[in-house]
Amino acid sequence: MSDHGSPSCSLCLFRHVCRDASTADIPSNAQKPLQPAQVRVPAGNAFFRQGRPVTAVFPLRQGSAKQVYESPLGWRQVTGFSLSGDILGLEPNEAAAYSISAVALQDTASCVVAIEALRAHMANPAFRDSVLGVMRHQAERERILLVAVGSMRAAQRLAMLLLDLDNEHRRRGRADSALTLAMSRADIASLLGLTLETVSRLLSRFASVGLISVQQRRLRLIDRDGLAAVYADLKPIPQPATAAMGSLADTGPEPRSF
Amino acid sequence: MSDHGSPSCSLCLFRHVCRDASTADIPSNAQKPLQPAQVRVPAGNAFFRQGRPVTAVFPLRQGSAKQVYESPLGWRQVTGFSLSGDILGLEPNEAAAYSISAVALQDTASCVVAIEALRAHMANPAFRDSVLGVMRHQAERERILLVAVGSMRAAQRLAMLLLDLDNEHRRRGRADSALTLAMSRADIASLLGLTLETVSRLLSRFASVGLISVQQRRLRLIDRDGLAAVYADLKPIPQPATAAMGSLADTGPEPRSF
DNA sequence: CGTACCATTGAACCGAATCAAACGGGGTGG
DNA sequence: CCACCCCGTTTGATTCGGTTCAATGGTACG
Repeated sequence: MSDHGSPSCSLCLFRHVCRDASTADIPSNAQKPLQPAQVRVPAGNAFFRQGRPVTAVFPLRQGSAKQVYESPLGWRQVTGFSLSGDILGLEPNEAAAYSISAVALQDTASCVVAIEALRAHMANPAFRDSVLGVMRHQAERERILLVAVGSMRAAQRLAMLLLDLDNEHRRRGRADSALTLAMSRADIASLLGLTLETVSRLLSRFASVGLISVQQRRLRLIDRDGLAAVYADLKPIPQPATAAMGSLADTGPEPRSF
Repeated sequence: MSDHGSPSCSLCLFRHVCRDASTADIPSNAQKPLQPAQVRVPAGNAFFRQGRPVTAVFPLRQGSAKQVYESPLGWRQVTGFSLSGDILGLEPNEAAAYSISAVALQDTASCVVAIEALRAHMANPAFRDSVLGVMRHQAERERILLVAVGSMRAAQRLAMLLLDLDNEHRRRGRADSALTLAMSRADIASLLGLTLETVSRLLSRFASVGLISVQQRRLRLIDRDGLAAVYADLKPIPQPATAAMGSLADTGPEPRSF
């Protein structure tokens, strides 16, 4: 039932070991190809929940999801978003339980790869390396988020997210600058350690300065370099009331903290 | 040269596979015991630097260290502190390069376990599990930090750190409530996403309310439950000027964000 | 004894949170 | 088809926590 030509498969981590894979660069010790089951997870439902035993990983075929971490004291925070082609449930260090929950942001379809099958395929060195690489990349991302939340101002954090989302969007094919946010303002706020009002305000501000255009969840990046400048804190982003336009980057910012 | 009875060894991850280990519960497939070299790293110097190839891990014998992450844009942030008995340089997911730098907070002495030796011993299932467990624990810690920095107020974060430091201190033997901070206010501030002034002010405030006593880096926890209450945000901590004393916990706080 | 660094404390400012209200869009039921 | 409602979003006014700038104080070290 899995259409291997689908766009989400072309970037899938498992594409080389999946059923009837076109590429044949699998070493001699390759396992029998995966024949993943599939599931549909409606918007708002969880793929899996933090603390539950790891039973499978979920390559996202359509839709998107958020990762949510719930701390011992009950504080919840979104720790990341996943788009189609990403793998949900990959736990570093062979954890036996999911360290976070994954919740669908919209109606989604995903493959289901049993954890035993994954482990079996990990014997394949090339595949293993790519999986470990993905895990490392995720850890790196989380660390970048930590620094962002810990020592950057609100506008920077949001610019970072927008650029990141745009990158992922472009990595997945279409080169147009239009992207539709699957997540709510509250989700974005949680990820960035802000309030939803602040996120909304900043988006409006970005739009008013011509960096982007927003209408509800329809978003378009207009000035990527400008956003990058905001991210790097080169531009102080004019206040809504005072329209200070013209001077670009006056002060070398010198990273604070540490 | 390694005195196995030293206090820092008794909690060391490697104690069971280290030279002349007293406990003999090593399975049949055990490698030859470790005979780690040792190094001294003066205060302010690095054990290793982010991005450099992983050559060894460093079980801390004496002293303490901070982990520092430097983001692509040049923002630096302390991501954790390590005390004697901890292992520096354990990289999850078999990374080939250190993902952070480790810097000595004071003059330190540590073992040096070559990464090949570590890998060889990882064949021992029990040892392997304990190492992976430590890695998972570290990841968990970092996530807690992320949530703290992303959605808790300054006093909560600091209370969290103090309780954590105290826990580690007690796990290492002495039951007295006196601990000496090896890190500067700036380091603490960086870890918690604050400024050093705020950290200093909060410590004074904690002291004035009788939660702790501080004198420079000499610290003593007086009211652990009180600190825990601050951590859980049950108590709003009176402002320095207005001395509101008596009322404990009036509002159920309801975690924000998400 | 002097110097350098770290820590404390104060005053003013600013950014983001909070409280509150209005708006918009998408769905349902009349 | 339209009216209505619900939920997410936008926008405004105000408050407040934490930063920033600045000056003082303490401790260790040469």
